[in-house]
Amino acid sequence: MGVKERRDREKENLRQEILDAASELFAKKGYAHVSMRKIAEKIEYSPTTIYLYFKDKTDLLNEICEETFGKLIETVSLIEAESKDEPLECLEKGMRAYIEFGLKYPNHYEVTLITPIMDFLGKELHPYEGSSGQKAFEYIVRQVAGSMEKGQLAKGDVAAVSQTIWAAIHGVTSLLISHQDFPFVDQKVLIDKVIRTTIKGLRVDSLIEIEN
Amino acid sequence: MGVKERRDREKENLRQEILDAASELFAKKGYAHVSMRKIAEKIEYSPTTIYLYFKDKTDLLNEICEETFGKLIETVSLIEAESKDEPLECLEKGMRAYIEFGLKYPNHYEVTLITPIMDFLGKELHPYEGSSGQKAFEYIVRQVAGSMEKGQLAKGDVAAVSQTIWAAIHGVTSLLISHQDFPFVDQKVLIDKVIRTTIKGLRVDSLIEIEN
DNA sequence: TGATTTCACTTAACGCTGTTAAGTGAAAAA
DNA sequence: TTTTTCACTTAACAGCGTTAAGTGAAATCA
Repeated sequence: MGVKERRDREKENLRQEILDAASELFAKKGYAHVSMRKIAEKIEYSPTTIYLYFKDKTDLLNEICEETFGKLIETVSLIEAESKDEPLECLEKGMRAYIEFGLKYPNHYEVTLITPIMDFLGKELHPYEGSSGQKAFEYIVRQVAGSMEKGQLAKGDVAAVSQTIWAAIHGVTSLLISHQDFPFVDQKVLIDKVIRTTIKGLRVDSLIEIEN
Repeated sequence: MGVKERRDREKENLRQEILDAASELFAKKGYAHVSMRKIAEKIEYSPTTIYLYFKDKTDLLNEICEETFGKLIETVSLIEAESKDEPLECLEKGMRAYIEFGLKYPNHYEVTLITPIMDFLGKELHPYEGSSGQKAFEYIVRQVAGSMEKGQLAKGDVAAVSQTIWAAIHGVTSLLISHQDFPFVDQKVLIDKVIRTTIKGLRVDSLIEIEN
């Protein structure tokens, strides 16, 4: 009765083959320029076969992006493990890791974090609950809360502060990805400036606190 | 010999009619969901007529967005006129105006500032030189330079600081537009936090200065 | 006035796209 | 050996942006 097992294995293999082919094309050309037919051609199956494994194109893309975003989670988890009890340090390193991740996988970043709304209007967009995106954001929340407790960041609304940080790193990342023609200052300089400015802006520096 | 004049006028009218129809559909449905055929249907002409007035779909969209972005320029120009010699105040108000503009015209903002790269890969994307986008950015540069001169912002690379500010306001704007499902804190609170954090992060803190 | 030219606009078509319904044929089960 | 299962394919639909060729009324010229 090993037949079913073998068939399941074969199905899983093909599924992964589709995922890999799509991921490669997608990373190279960008979402808009990868058609279902081109993915099918690459794996040497008919286009409709893909629909036996994925509901539609956005479903396929979602799975690819979740897979890739897993790497970001791994990276920040590592940071957290290495610098336990240094939440502000974790925060800064995490911010840097996030931006570098975006620049390393610009197409994945684009689809999951830059574009998601209007192109998929009406469709239920990829659920936030349980997504890698959520885990990444929760990482920020955790470090912010920790930094406040240790008196390194000014106490306040943890959610608001976390979202402010997200806005900053998403801002610089998406700008660098989407506006490659713009005459940006040196990338490292800009990234550094954004991170430092944000943290300084949220920091409690005792002298100013006294003044207010 | 008023024939040519009348014909020119008629052409200009139709051109504007196309622009208006496209702008309305576009603001309502978003770029991806507005086809040339639907625009044509709205104005009761054949789809190909549009190509007699605009090179292609991106050209048409560009003109619409430039038109809309003109309003942002007007707004910040007004701010500048009212608060001359208060560059930091201009900067803050300008940041707020930028974000509010984005939220008011999310589809225009999306096309010109969120998506522009990958969908138009290969094509010469709308030129930055002379665009409303450039004028808006130059406004920031001007206020930053002024604020540094007046000793309100820490002296440094004007371009880097301006781009940092852009990253912050673009970050929060695009996040609010593209992730409407995300449980953001109150919009006004978040916008305020981003603006304050950024400015505080770039400010020269007088007490520390005095202390030294 | 009648013939000619101009030109704004349309028709038809190309080659794409995502997606679905119906059909096929080999392997597994009976 | 017959029947059933089911992974996969073929064919098609309805849409897309865009282009080449064609049409017909208005303006110009004779």
